[in-house]
Amino acid sequence: MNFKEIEQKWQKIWQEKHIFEAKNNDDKKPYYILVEFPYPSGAGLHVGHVRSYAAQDAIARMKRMQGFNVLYPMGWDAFGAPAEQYAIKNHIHPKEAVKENIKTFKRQMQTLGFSFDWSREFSTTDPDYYKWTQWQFLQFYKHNMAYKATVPVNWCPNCKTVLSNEDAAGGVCERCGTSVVQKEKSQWMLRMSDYAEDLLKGLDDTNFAEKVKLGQINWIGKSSGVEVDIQIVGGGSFSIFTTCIETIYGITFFVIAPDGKLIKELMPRVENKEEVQAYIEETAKKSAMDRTELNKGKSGVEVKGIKAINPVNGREVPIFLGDFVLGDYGTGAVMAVPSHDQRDFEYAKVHHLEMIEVISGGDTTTKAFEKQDYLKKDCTLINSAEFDGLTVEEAKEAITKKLEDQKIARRVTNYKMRDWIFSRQRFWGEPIPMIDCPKCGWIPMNEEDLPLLLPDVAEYEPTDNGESPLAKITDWVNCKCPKCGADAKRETDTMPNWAGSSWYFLRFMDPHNEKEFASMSAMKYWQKVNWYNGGMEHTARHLLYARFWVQFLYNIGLVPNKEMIWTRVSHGMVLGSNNEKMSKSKGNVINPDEIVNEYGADTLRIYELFMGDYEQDAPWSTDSLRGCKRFIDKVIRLKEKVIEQEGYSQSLESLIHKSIKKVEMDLTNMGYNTAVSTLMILANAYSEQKQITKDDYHVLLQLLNPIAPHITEELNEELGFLPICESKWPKFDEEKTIDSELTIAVQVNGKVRGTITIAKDETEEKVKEKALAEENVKRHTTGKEIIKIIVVPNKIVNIIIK
RNA sequence: GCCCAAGUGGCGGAAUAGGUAGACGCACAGGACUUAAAAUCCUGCGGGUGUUAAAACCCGUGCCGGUUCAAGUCCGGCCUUGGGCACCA
Repeated sequence: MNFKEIEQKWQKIWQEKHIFEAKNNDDKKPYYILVEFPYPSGAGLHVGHVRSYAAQDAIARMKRMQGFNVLYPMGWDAFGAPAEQYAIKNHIHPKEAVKENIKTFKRQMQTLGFSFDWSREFSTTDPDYYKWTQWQFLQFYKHNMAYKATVPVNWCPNCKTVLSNEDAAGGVCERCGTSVVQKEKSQWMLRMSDYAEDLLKGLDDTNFAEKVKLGQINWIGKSSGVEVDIQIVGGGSFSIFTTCIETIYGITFFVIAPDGKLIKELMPRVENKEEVQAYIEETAKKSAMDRTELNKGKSGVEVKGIKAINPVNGREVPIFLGDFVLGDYGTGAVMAVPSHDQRDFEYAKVHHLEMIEVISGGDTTTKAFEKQDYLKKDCTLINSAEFDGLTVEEAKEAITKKLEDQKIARRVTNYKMRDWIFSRQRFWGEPIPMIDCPKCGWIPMNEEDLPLLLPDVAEYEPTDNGESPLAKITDWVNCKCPKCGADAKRETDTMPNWAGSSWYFLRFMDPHNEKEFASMSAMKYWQKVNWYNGGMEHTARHLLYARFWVQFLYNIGLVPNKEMIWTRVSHGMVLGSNNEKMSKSKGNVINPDEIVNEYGADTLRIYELFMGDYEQDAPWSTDSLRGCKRFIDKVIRLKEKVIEQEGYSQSLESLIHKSIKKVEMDLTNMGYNTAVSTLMILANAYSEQKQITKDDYHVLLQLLNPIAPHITEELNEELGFLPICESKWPKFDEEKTIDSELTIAVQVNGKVRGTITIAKDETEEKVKEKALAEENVKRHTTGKEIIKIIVVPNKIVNIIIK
């Protein structure tokens, strides 16, 4: 059998018959299966892609046979830096490189026989698509969800370019190694932090895997605490935010952010202005990375001449500047209780500051606080005036209440999640459709003028001042104000890569719509993505952005559900055979083309699902892959045993029904590896038979089809059956999956001493009788006193002796 | 530092609700077929004691303890390895 011919033959048949094209508003029940659409890099398809596509394909094919109208689409997330870099180097338009890469990816996917609905294919870089991304940005703007703000960006003075946090890891430019500096830039922002609570609550309306939900929750970073007003000696005040109000009597100093507003306000009263100013400037130079990784030494200076008053006991304490306090979180100022907070403790040690213990019991002494577990224990307060003796939980409430009554504190919830910085100083992204008019200010483009196309030029060198390469294309930049008609300039920043992928799953529901990004009726038909699969690396940010985008669209009445994704799961990586991440430099990359060429698409698909737990990483093994090839060969050989007879062989019937049940369940629960092993067991049972019936063989082919679609269709056709892709999924009879006779273990004092064969649901008396009669059990029980016999029906017997 | 996940044979991994640990596959070894090789088929394959061969027995799911008639699975305390977040008050 020539697998190449077979694979091509069936791929062609599927295409010609439009088998996998989903129809909107079909009477069948809709089922939407989604895999993250890939970034079509120059490296081509990775075997890791194959694993998840094969997994989702198996579900898609089974669901179709089960009578669902399955939507399993594919497209391209093709904006991004690599294509731009490539274009700069080779002086071609990035869209040319992208076109080539998409061609390769698509060809590779097609040779693997995935049942994608290619009639719905699009790329985020298609003007027909990004027109709607731009349109949606305008809706954000019109609903006051988009605004301009000055934000520091990572800037490489050597490459003269803005870097992403990833490219600036460790505080140096990834490409040239130069130290990255912070540069202020005016950027478009989306008010995502307004949605923090909704994004948290919305998780209840999803069926995301628990670890995925946790990723979302951590990223949002909700923390509840108290904001307290602090008076400054000699007038003035500021606020601090704390989650440990019960330690307030232990304040020995305050720390404020060097990049915050407060220090600027205090500056006139500061005695050591020069020292303070120097520290502020020093901090400004440090990138985010420096502040966290390279500078854990708790730097800072005292703000001399200003003291603050602890509101609960009137103590006057000093104020310090410290860059561990962030200007844009909480109030940009904290109370410092070095005896019960690790950072405060470290800071106090460095700057030789006083410590007052206010919690006792458990491990709360100054040395032991580092475990920070006093909250869990039965600790009580000391040195806290009338609150002494209360537990931590009681004190939290009592102190908050008191300060609230005095109107100097409020209960506050803070989130780590910030607004979304939506500008990128890049060429290869969706242009932001905003116009800067000298008279009117920022004016949105008219919706009917969209899409705002990227210009067709071939030079994209970055500018010297961190502007997007678009800024140099004056023909493109210069325009008229849509409001007053005056000469104006376009926004030259583009949208981040995350934009196009935040709503693509909606477009798949109605990909050719010219009037709307997707019609309400199409979205109401499909409802939600039933099953979304992607990498763990995207479960935090991409998913959060996409959910935010959808919730916004829902709030303005453009999508039918607040959450448009029901189940989200993530797959493990395919590692190199040396158990390391595949990379060119390590020389452990497996090219799917070569595997398909040598072993066939079906073999690769079976292997990638069989290789291990789908959610765990698994190393590549060509030996194991060959084992899967042998399995296919075995299935092919079984055809010689087929006789002209209908129905299942009696000796196989029970196993067949069990196998249908098991495969169906495994494919529904991501148990792909055990689904394959179930089919191997079934095939092994067949090969022990002298002959098998046509139906025996047919059902094996049907069950294997979602995983290995080509060879099973071919063998099935030779048998004269309807194509499997147009057939019904086999049904199992629950009755027939139940054995009438069982072998169960007999234990003596918890140790297995033998097995007995019993009838299903045999009476306890009879089971006991059989158990005690078993030879080896007798050896262990004769002459001993039997205390009791535990019989777990149809499972096990345990005889307890003395 | 915090959060999450995972530790089971030579290897990848099974074990649905606490009930015969090691399914299935790989690798390896022995045998059959063959002039030979490949392919295929058969047998063995956690460690040990034991036996002509069996039988039988002991130990064994990262470590220490606990709950239970019974623990890979539940509880407490550790150790190690991955992954995510990271001075978020």
